[in-house]
Amino acid sequence: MATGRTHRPATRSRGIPEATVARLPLYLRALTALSERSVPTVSSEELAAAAGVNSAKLRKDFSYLGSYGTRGVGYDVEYLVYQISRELGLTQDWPVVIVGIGNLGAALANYGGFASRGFRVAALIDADPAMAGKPVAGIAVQHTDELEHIIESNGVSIGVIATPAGAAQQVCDRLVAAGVTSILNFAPTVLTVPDGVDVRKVDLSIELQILAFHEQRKAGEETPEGGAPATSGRAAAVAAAAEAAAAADRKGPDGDVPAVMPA
Amino acid sequence: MATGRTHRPATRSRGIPEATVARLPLYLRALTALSERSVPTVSSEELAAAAGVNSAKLRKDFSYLGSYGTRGVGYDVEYLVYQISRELGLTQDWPVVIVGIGNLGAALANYGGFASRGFRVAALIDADPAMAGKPVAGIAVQHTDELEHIIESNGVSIGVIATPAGAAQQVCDRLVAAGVTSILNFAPTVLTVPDGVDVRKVDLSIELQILAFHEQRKAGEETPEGGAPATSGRAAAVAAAAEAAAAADRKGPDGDVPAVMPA
DNA sequence: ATGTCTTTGTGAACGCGTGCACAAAGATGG
DNA sequence: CCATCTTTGTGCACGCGTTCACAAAGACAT
Repeated sequence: MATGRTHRPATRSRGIPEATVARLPLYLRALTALSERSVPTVSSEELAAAAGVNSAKLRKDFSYLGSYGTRGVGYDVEYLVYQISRELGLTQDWPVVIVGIGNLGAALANYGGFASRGFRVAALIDADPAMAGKPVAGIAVQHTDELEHIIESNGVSIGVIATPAGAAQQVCDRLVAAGVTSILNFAPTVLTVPDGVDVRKVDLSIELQILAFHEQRKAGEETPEGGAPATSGRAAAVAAAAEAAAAADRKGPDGDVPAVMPA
Repeated sequence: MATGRTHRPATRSRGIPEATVARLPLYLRALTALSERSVPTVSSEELAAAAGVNSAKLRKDFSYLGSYGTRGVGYDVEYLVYQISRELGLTQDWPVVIVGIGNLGAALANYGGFASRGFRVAALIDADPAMAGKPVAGIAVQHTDELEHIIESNGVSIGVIATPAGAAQQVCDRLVAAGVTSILNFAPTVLTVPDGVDVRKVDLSIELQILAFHEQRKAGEETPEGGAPATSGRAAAVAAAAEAAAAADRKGPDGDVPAVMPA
């Protein structure tokens, strides 16, 4: 997962463990898909399968929210969608600013999943004066000078940083000073923030390196002496995969696009 | 962090805990920055600060790799860079394919951090026939029909999925069947893969929802009765932040750009 | 050579998260 | 109203990851 929380040791927020909070959006997505298919109830077993988790874990997760299920029947889909949405704070609108409108920033701005989940792009901010006024995803880019003004007048509490690494900390400091208390960081840097501010980072490079580690391990496992790796292991994987691929008919839950509008 | 591993319970890969593996890229980045500044050695304390972790944790992490430090002195930067690179499998080149060249796919293709870390974009693949042949980031986009051929002839073992959610599982199945054993998934779907295949997901929507949860909690904490939240809490945060911002002079480690070339 | 001072490497304790397995709850049918 | 069957909610145990705290190792000065 390209995610990684930063500071803030635990989160007994109200007894809800951090690990559970991280899974709630997953459940919500699966439930939304069921809701769209007008499915009235689901068992923990079914929902767990859809979300790709253990059913016992799911039940325990829900138990932190309260007893919303009916024994012998399962969970009411609509009710659960509401409860989770409320718990995650998605019943209100969250204005978000994106700083750094490069390729990634623009891609994020175009992300359709924002509005559908209660997030609204309040502003796009870039340091390049040439970008100012240019429309991206239907919103005019504003210059960094306006940052504080934008944050304060819109009551923005969530900021997305998509700048180069060199500018990230500075942007972060300005966001925080202006009142932002949650930051999603796409820049490959460790951000330092005061207590009370949450930072989550998304780092492509780190994700790839973790995959490379496991990939190397797999290759080395079945090729004892050093030779051309990633070949002997491959044949076996392909065989196992062919069968799995053939059995894969289930279609994607919803028509959602990834973190960005694909062509 | 916007990351999340999927199956594969533990990873005693060779005794190296999964949590440690996930931090190695972080250390590597900090070390690379030190190396560029020609710093010969670092103490665990200094390096830990740069990587944003606890120094005891860092030492324990390194202890899994072997005893590469010198008591009373610290760690040799160059040597450590080499050891971590080797452990992560970055001494070899990893060809990568990106499937789904929409806004995000294109942004990823433009990501400069690929090559610098041992990853090479072997091909860009999209289902839209109109995209075929069109150059993105200097590479001609190829049609999905070529997928199996590309994977096999280039020996690709890592695939990046940036398609809409509806197409993700199908693309995943084809990648796996063709020999890919590591997948980085940007589509908002749970992917089902056979054993032996690693999946990591990056999900903007989930990250934002997690932030929203904490944001809501912060707002509710200091505003007992329901009213206009996220306002009283803000003032305190701003005050605390101003001081922190003023004390922030350290410049970004390297000139790396985020998951994409910014304008 | 010896003593001091710094910094590593790790034993041990603790806490969180996971998964098993089962009792309790409630629906459903007779 | 009772029996049966399904599915939830959770007590418990286990394992991983984190952190503390300190002994051992080595550099460095005298």
